[in-house]
Amino acid sequence: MAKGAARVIYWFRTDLRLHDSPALQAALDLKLEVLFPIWCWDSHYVYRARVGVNRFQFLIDCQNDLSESITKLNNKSKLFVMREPAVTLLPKLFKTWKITHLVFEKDTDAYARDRDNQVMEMAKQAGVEVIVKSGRTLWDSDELVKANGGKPTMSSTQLQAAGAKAGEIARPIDAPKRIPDPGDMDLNIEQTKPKPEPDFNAKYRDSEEASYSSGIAGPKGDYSPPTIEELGMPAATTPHKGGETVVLKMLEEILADEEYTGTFEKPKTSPAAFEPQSTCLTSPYLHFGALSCRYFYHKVQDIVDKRKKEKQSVSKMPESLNGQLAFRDMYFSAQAALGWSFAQTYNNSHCRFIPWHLPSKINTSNNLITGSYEVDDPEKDAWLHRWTHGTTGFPWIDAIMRQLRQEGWIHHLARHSVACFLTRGGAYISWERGAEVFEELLIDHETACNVGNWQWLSCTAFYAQFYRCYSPVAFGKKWDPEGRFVRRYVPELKDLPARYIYEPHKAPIADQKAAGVQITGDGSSSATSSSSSGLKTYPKPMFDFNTQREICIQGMKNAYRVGMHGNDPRVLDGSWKKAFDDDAEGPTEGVKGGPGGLETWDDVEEGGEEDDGPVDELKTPKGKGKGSGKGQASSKGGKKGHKREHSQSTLDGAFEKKRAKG
DNA sequence: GTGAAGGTTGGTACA
DNA sequence: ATGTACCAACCTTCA
Repeated sequence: MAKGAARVIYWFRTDLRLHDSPALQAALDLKLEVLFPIWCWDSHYVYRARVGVNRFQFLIDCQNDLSESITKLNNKSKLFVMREPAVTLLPKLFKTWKITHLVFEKDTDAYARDRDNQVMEMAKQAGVEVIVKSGRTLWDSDELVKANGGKPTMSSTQLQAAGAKAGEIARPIDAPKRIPDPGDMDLNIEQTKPKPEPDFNAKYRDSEEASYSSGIAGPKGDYSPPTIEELGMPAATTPHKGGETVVLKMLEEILADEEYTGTFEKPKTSPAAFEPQSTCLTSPYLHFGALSCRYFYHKVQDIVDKRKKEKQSVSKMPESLNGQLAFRDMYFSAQAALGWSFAQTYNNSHCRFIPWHLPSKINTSNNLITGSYEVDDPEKDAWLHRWTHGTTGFPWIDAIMRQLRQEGWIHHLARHSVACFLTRGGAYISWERGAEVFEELLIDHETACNVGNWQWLSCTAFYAQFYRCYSPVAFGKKWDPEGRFVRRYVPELKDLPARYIYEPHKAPIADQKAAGVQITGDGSSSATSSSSSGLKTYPKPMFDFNTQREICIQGMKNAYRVGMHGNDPRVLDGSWKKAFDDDAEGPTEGVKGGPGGLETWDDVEEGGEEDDGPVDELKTPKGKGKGSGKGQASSKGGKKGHKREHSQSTLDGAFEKKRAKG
């Protein structure tokens, strides 16, 4: 080996691919002595992020696939999966492996930024040069923010304008033809085990989690990707399989159909289609970086350009395939600008404040949501549970939620349906509750996109037409009048006549009997269990939709009129209640509340583990706008039954009018 | 400043 | 079957 040659760690994260990786290319462009391709098993992922079994399995698929691809290029190398978080492991590796360079792809997620900043500081101290390249989005998200005047991109217009300023989308880079040898992998360093608290993933496990218990090299001592058993989880149920080679083959088939690719219009694809679905299902691969979005973009654009030249029809942004990628970039750069606050209402300058039911608890020492919530009304908590488990009594909603739980992927419009239903168009429950459930169950969960879409659908940011409301009956009917989708995912209804399939409680008893199902109860007993009559059961609707829809629209109108955002001083300190009529929807009763949407607040409520912040092995991020939350304990109100004086009022007029009218 | 048009993908009634 | 007007009314963008 040449003297002075580089000893490089390539740190794989959400870029589990060889094709079109600017960061990997930068590493290979160095005058290399050794290249260590590694993955650090982050405790954030194991414990703090909500990762259900299907996404874990998809990640493991991607790791195995990449590892095999690396080995094909060099049989001494692979993806070395190391059982320790990066922030404790990397400094040790810098020394032991005599590392000169650390290379990785840029990640603008709030958590990843904190982690990477810490790693970069440690690298600096160790004299290790760090190379970071953007490759996760079409444009560098920070560049888009700059081009947008330092502000988050909140509309597709802003995104397009910022994108035009930021310049051309980089052309894809070929996969490497060779990978250098790794160095000596016989490690003699002590493993630092992260603390498992808080452990949001505990409830998804059926046996003990053992991610760190077999040492850094894992149970076989060979740094191979973990198995789902090692994570203490039951077998995955998703039919979708991760991996770069899988998605490149999928994509080849999609692109071979130039008409589909060139004329794709998202709103015209059916949310009720299954086997096969109506869209290309590339999102989970984009999330893990098994597919490069820029590669995807240019492959599509080449076809679009070709069709244009041949005077064939093409679809345009934002409905087109590349329009979907543009939305992804919009959400990423909105998140890049707002940081931690992007993923919550509290302290978020761009998220409208609405007094939803089941609001997030707030840690006022860092202004972040804790991951738990307040039950302002037990009935709403029961609704949330029924929504989460697909037992709302609305077959369209339940079919979608069951497909989500089983397969980890649902169509975009299906997401619209259930998100609208949970928030502004049905249960009036905080979008943050829904986002948490999606985070657990989606294999394509991407914080920026998930949070952005929940804000969109709940009309708290990005979108405001709350009077456009999805019906859990009509919307399904429009796409699937026969109810094939419902019959597939809610099998207890599979023999019901089509005219009752979206509203089974309206079926006469004779029809229910003939279909072998009884519409009864609240879904608390297992939906597929037999009732005493020997029939299967399916629950009655958990509320009257039209009534709830009216309540929600009134609530939204009211909240819009009040016009607060998440960083409003009144939201921060709990005095937001003064601005709402006691009869307004949500936990609004009384004069004083807690921070965020909390109805009540005890100063000691947020003690304990969760005060460590969202990143257990990192320093707690400093919140902005501090000082507003403290000192409220003495004035905590939540006095039930208090009726406001008329001073608060601009709303009252509107309310009276509506009441008189209605 | 103002008003009109547009906004990734609603529902319903009626021609 | 498909297209259109209307529902009641939000925000951003742009002339």
